[in-house]
Amino acid sequence: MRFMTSLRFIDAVAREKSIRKAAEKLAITSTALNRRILQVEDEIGQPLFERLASGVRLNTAGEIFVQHIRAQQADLARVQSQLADLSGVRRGHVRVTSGSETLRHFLPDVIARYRAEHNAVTFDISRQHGEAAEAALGSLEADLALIFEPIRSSDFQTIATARQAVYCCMAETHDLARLDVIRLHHLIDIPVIMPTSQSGVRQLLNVGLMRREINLATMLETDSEEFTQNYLQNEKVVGFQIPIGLAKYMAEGRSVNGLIARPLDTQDIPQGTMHIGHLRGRVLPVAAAKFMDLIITELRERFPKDLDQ
Amino acid sequence: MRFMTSLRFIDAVAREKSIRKAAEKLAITSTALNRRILQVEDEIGQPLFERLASGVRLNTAGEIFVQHIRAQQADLARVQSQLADLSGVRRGHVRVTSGSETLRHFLPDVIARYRAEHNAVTFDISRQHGEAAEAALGSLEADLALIFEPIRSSDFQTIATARQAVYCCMAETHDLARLDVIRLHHLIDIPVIMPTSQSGVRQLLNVGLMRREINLATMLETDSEEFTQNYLQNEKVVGFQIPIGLAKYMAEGRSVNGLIARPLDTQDIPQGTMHIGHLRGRVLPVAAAKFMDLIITELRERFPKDLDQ
DNA sequence: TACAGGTGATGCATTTTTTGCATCATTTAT
DNA sequence: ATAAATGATGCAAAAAATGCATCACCTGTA
Repeated sequence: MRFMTSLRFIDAVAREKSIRKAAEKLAITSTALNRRILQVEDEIGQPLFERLASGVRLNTAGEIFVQHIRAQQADLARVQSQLADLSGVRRGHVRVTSGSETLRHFLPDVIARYRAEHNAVTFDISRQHGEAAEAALGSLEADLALIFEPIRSSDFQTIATARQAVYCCMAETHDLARLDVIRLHHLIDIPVIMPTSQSGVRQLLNVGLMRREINLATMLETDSEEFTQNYLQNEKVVGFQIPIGLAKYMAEGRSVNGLIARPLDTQDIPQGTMHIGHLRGRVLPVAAAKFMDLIITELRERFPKDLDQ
Repeated sequence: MRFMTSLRFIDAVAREKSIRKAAEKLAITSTALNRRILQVEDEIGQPLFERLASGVRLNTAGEIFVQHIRAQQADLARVQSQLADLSGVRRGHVRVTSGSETLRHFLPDVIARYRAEHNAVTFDISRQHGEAAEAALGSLEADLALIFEPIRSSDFQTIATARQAVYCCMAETHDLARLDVIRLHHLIDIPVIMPTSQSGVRQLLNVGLMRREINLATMLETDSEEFTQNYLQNEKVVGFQIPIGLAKYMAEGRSVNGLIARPLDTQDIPQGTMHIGHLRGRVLPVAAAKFMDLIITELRERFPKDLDQ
């Protein structure tokens, strides 16, 4: 896209905070890049960057303008996706940001299902917790976000929500596996793996633990779902997860790979909410919009009672 | 804006439906223009225009792309306006489309008031009836619209509305000037000047005339407010107008330039609604947004009881 | 305090891109 | 049939973008 070159370059400089560094990444000389920027600044009628000894930094005008550039790029992507759709094949690129919960089972399943029909669509999955995920939508680095629990920004437009209870996850040979529903006091003195404090699950747990004034025997704290799930197979400890993070049918009580999941009583730990949405006011590219539809379809199949649209 | 050149050119060709004609307007040769278009089509990966013997026409892809171009241009204008605002002076260009009602007194007043504070802002006023005005917003040819009566498109985002009764307008020496409120039957056999059928006032009148099965003695039909107002001073005929179309204080019964206005009884002719708004989803340039604020302020001053926001 | 290593800006020659002219192949209206 | 449109294309000229060498400047370090 020839007509995007100057804008793309400015975006690159803004990210690198240095003309020379950006020039290197863009495979041109710093002079050429420098002059493109001077030219645009001239056309705009005011500088976009502050010149520092250590490089450059966006000034207020630059912030506004770069935001415009990114909006412009996002809209162009949408248009291209729409045009590709016209000519039969659906092409496109979908950028999803999500907490760790969905990365192990849910998103892989949905993407596989999507690509089975549209294999010309590519994906970009970034793992970020709530606040960072919302920021990624805001700076147009992501199209969709799946966020468990609090939504901070009013710029987030929720398209669907799914209520999710917190489950305990453990080896099927664990003593607690005999219970259908687990109360918090059952966990006293039982070693547990806790999610890190940025995670929505941890925040829900904290609420209940505070209220009941219970301290768990945290043997380990991690933000890695993978580590947790693997570890549970080796030692009789308890991990926490929400249904969307469990293998299919595990939330119904089935054992998968020697692991089993039991819900925590909602009297102890409130249910949380998984939000699926995008930046308010954006019109998503066809591919992203259709992918979101499929996410919702999948959610409806898995959690028919807990989905709101 | 060098980086907009190709896009601007495509927009021009789309409007002119001819490369050669557009080239002439753009003051370049048709070859240069032709090649720019071929180049963009090449980059996009598909043609945007159908080539006809009589010129060119947008195909479906072109329609989508040109819509993107216009959105892009509008957003750039917004950004420029915002940047100008940063540097102290408010610059910008505001494009208003409106029915004829507001053109004689209201808009001139508001614009004068606005330019008294921001004389670097320029205006573009186009006179169009409802449907065409909404289309102008849709194609991003206008930023704001003032539309009296029906709103057809759901893409129109109403920011404020003002209820407006229909008034009879006449020389102060006219017999009917003695009445405070005029009933439809008073108008029987009295020569009147009717607005044309596209106008909202006419549509309101039609409703009442149908219901009461009254035919007026239409001596002339015109869409020119100017003609009507001037003619009323020459002959004892009655014209119709809404308060926003009257000179200041005329709606309160004062005589201005030998003319006087009397409301039609709302039992006979329903009140209409003046809608002020813009295209749904658009973020207006600073200048346009502030101008709309001023319109609403002015409306609040003139019609404190009939304004809704 | 001097200096090395970094930054963005600028003059000039070179390369690349864009433009304009002349012309072609088609289609439409007369 | 013919005249007058249309968009496409080869080729040379004009314009713009690029790269090199270098300048002026700032910052952290010896």
